[in-house]
Parts: sequence; structure tokens; C-alpha cells
Amino acid sequence: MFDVLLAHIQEKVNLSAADVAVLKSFFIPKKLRKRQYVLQEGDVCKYLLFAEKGLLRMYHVDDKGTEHMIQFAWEGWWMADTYSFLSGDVSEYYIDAIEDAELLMITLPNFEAMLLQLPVMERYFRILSQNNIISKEKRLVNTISYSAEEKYTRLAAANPEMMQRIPQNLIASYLGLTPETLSRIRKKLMRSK
Amino acid sequence: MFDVLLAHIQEKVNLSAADVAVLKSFFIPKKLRKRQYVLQEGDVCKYLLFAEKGLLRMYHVDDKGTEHMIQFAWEGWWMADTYSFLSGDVSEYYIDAIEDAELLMITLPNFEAMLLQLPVMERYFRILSQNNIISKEKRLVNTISYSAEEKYTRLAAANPEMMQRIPQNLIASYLGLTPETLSRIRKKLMRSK
DNA sequence: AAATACACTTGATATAGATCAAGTGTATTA
DNA sequence: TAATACACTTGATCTATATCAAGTGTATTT
Repeated sequence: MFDVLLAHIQEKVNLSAADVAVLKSFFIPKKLRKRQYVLQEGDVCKYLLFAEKGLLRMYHVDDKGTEHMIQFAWEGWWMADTYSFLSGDVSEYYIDAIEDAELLMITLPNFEAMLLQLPVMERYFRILSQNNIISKEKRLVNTISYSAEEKYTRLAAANPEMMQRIPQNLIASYLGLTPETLSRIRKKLMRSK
Repeated sequence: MFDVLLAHIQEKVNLSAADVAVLKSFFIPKKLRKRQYVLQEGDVCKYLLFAEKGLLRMYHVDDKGTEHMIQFAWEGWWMADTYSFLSGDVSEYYIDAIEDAELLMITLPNFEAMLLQLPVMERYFRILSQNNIISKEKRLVNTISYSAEEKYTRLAAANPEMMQRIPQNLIASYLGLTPETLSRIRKKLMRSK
């Protein structure tokens, strides 16, 4: 149940056996069916989520009803609307399961208690957050600097795992493209290979 | 010299007088003239920067030579190519001064030493990084979900300080638009007001 | 097993925003 | 004080990508 989480944390910082026991006590396990929501627009994001298994997405729905993918999370990744989770304000995003999933969830009070009781977790989340910033910065540059075709090829090169795992229409949305445009780009790239 | 930095840190965490003395010892002050570089593509980002005064920008230059604004930093903001700074790999970005500036700079070894000697700074940078993630997430959603006009009005509403301070052509680049397009949008909005 | 929904493809057309080009006013430099 | 550069504007045209529409194959539901 905690295998993936503990491996992930211990890659960055050291935890004693006692620490591990304390750590576990803060989390709530949860299983999700495909298409099941964890967060809907207008709700407060009550949990920070860690994926032990399965696949989640966070997305925004614009005025026209179009979905825009913000993030995906599979085994070994955290997910939350960080803003809503930390501020308690309602979220403008949705989180749901693309595949059946097993999660570990932590509430904000427990998150804060954990950081006080296990100060080493400040370091863990500081490192994690910095890595998150790096990848968001790369994605931003990719989004504003390149053509549709370049965006796609760069994403595929930088993130092959995503290409195997995520349906093509969701990749399109992640890149800010329509599914039709991505389909045509892929066709063109196939021909030229 | 350290006024803005200390105020900023003490808004988030507590520092004793002794802590402050230790903290100061890790930083190098630096003055920059307008248009002066702190980082150029191909260099390693050796410093994490804090702006005590003035205005900096970080940007990417694409294959066609077009600049794309990644971030601005004025009094009270940090700046670095986080990836290059932490990994030691060469940067793909430029950082320079838009206005004359006074900076406090810290090297990676000093940054790490500071975190070890002042563990409370782990917390400070964890909070800071989370806030950074929140704002990058908002910017991303803005970038991929809305039309040029909506992007601009939303940025102006969410970030009025930026509008006053940053030249219009750089705002355009920050939004992923050409200066011509932004000029026309503003004209249209003036008329309709 | 049939019915329905969904992911993806392909074609025709529309359009938001880019590009190219020229001009104005203001700030910096010689 | 003249010269030059730079930020911004405005117009004409072009183009990458969106939109609309229809069709195919596969998976899910009844």
C-alpha cells in the first residue's frame, strides 16, 4: 500500500523506521474507478494525493466547455490543486481517474502536522516543489515558443512515458491543440519517417 | 542592503538575530546596469538571485531569434534558471536587467550550506516554491485556455503591478503574442470602455 | 449479440493572430 | 542639437490552426 510512496520519499531524504510509522498514520488510502472524480470545480481541494497505482488527470474547463489538461499523475506522482489545497478557496479545476487508481490522500491539517513532526519532510517537499517548477517552466517555454508540430515532437522526446500512457486526445489538450490538429501532425510525421 | 530580503523571509518564517547574521554571510551583493546580463544561454546559472531593487527578466530565444519572456522579478522576488542552478547543466535562457538593479546572489554550495545551518529556510523555500507552482499553473491555464484578448484582460486583472511596470512589447511576449497583436487588442479595449 | 459511445481520422472551410511594411513620437546617444 | 534607436501604432496580407462535418474501427454497455 505504501511501497511506491516510501520508495519515492527515501530517494530524496532518509526516514527511520519510527518516522515511517508516523508518516503512514497521516494518510488515508482510497481506490478510484475509471472516470471517478476526486475534485470538481466549485469544491475545495481537501486532499493532496499520491498515486500508488493508476492514472489521474487534472484539467480546466473553459467557457465553451472545452477541457484543458493541466497535469497527469501516475505511480509515483503527487497531485492536487495546490492553490485550493493550501488556501481553502474553491477550485476551478477537475481531477478524475483515467484508469482505475489507488491513492494515498492527506488533508491540509495532517500535511501541516506531518511537516512539524517530521521536519525532514520540509526538505522533501522543497525538493519536489523545485522539480515541479522546473518542469512547469519547460512546459511553458514549449507552449509559447514553438509551433504545434515542434511542441509535439519536443514533448514526445522529453516525455516518452506520457506518449505511451495517455490517450491522444488528452495529449492534444495538454499541448493546447485540437485532436484533429494532433492527428494530422502525427500523420505527417509518420510519412516523413 | 538586506532590508527587502529579510522582510520577505520574516513574513514566512522566524529568524533570530543570530540566524540573520548567518544568513547574510551567504550572500553576495551585486549592482546591475540596465541591459546588463546576469545569465546568457550556454552558461551555467551560478546564482540564485534576489532583487532588492530594480527589474529583471528571464527569457528564451527560439530558433528564429524571437524572445519569449519566462519571468520578471522586481523588489522582493527571486530569480534563477532553477534547472541550471540546481543541476549545473548549461542554461537555455537569458537573464538581464530591464532597469538598473541591486541584487543579492547566492551560489549553490552556499544555498545548500544555508539550508543545513538554518533548517527553517527549508520551510521558507518550500512555501515559496509552492507559491511559485501556483502562479505557474495559473499562467499555464491562462495560456492554453483563452483567446489573446482574454489572456490579456485576465493578466491585467490578476497582475496590475506588472502592467504598470513592464513595457508593452515584453508583456506581449510574456503572453505569447506579437507586439502588434497586443497593440490592437488594447486599442479595441480602449474603444469599448 | 446488438446498440451505443468514444477515440481517432480525413476533408472542406473559416478565422485569429502572425507577418510584412511603413509611419509617428519619444528617449537615448553622438 | 542632430542623429539614431526604440516602443508603439496602423494597414494589408498571409497562414497555421480551429472549426464543422462525416466516416471508420474498437471498446463498453445493454
